[in-house]
Amino acid sequence: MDFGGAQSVDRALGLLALVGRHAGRGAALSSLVEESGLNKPTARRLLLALIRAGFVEQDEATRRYYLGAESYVLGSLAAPRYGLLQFAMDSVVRLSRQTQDSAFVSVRRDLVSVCLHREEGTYPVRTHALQTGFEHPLGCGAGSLAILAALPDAEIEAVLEANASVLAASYPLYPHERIRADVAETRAQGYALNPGLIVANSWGVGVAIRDPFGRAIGALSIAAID
Amino acid sequence: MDFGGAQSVDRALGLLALVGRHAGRGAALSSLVEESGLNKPTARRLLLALIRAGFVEQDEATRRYYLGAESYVLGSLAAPRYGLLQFAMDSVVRLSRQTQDSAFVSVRRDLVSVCLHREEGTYPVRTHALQTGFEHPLGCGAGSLAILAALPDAEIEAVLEANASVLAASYPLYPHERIRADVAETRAQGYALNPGLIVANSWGVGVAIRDPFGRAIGALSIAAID
DNA sequence: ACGGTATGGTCCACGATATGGACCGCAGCA
DNA sequence: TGCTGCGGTCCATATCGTGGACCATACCGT
Repeated sequence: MDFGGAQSVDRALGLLALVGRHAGRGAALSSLVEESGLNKPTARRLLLALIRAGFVEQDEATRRYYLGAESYVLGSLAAPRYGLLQFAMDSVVRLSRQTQDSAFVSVRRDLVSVCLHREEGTYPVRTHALQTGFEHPLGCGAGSLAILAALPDAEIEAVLEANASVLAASYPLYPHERIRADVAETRAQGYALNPGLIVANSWGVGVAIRDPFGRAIGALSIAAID
Repeated sequence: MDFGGAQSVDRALGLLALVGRHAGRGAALSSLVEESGLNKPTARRLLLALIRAGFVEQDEATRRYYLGAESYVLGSLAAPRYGLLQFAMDSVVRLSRQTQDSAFVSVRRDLVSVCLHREEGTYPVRTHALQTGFEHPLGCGAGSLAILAALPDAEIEAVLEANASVLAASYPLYPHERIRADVAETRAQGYALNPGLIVANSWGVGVAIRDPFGRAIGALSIAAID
């Protein structure tokens, strides 16, 4: 199989995504080393490259790594292409206020959906199954399922196929059969329902967000207990 | 001189930033090759790596390169750290409406300031000196000058020093002396004024945006003719 | 004070890896 | 049908990244 070379670039970009997940509190070198599977010198070297390019910053005092200005710039430049999600952001805030539950915006990225924004609910008992930056294979979770169900059948099968090993390894509750059934149900109902599968008692409801050509680019979902 | 290795990562990230600049209409391989100074196979290989990681997408039909979903995700994850700029976005819209001129949000990135957002004015004669994604050395342009003037003196000198070669090569109208004088004037006035230096007859006014610790992270500016 | 340890950071010989000139295939055009 | 411009790919060469070993510092508990 030809991956096209540039392996260090792959690692660097993986590292960048990893720093993104830790965006809030910053990432320690050791965590990055552990989670990326790289070794320390390599991780450090790649981080230095990311810092040189402005995508990552390092706090002088704490030595922790954060996303840099260039990451923000890039996101802003990409925003026009994903602009619909901005409207979703507003909806999610309203939704959260009205229902008192937490609400989320997710976006599709290849084979997974990533949580872009979590709007905290006011209801005292809250699920924390989904947090900003978390990702799940398409079909696992309300928003993720909504996105999958909006794809053409052929693409669904391709996605399931490509995700087979991850699903088998980390999502034992989601055999292909079950996902296919969920997709059918979602299409029939018009919305996706996740009846507490990933975390017990934590339900979710999601709908897809489509671009002007009808392709699903993301989803909007809410989560609640009971 | 030790740059810490990882040169291909540097090139890849440069390429990514370059694709970002072309975000609107997409970037052709040949333009990227030309503007990056890389050769074709290398550029292509690095682009494939960026595509694998989801930072770049390629239109199947036109073969042009665009920013991908991961870029957007990253920007969203970085947003909390640069959240003040979101308020600036809103201000810029109001400002533009009220004055009928174009208004801008810029952000500092190391030695340069980058235009993050351009809010189009309604006045028929408009300057297009500054567009989304464009960057200038700190001190060149209203917003850029506002940011520079907000830095401590020692850092200003360091920035000027580091920018010396670029300034000499591409900004002949901005000798260090002139920038230092502009900084003094900006501090005295409280706002930065750019009297049509980069483009004749195109004036600009800018103010810095500071984070809670008082550090300048960006600027807000407007541009007009006459 | 002082071993023990967890963490961030660096060095450098080795060999895997990226490089880029040359090449292919395809449109569009005269 | 030959020419030009463009996107994309091949592969021998030598450059560049790799990672085990190492150092420095901070923070424990005794």
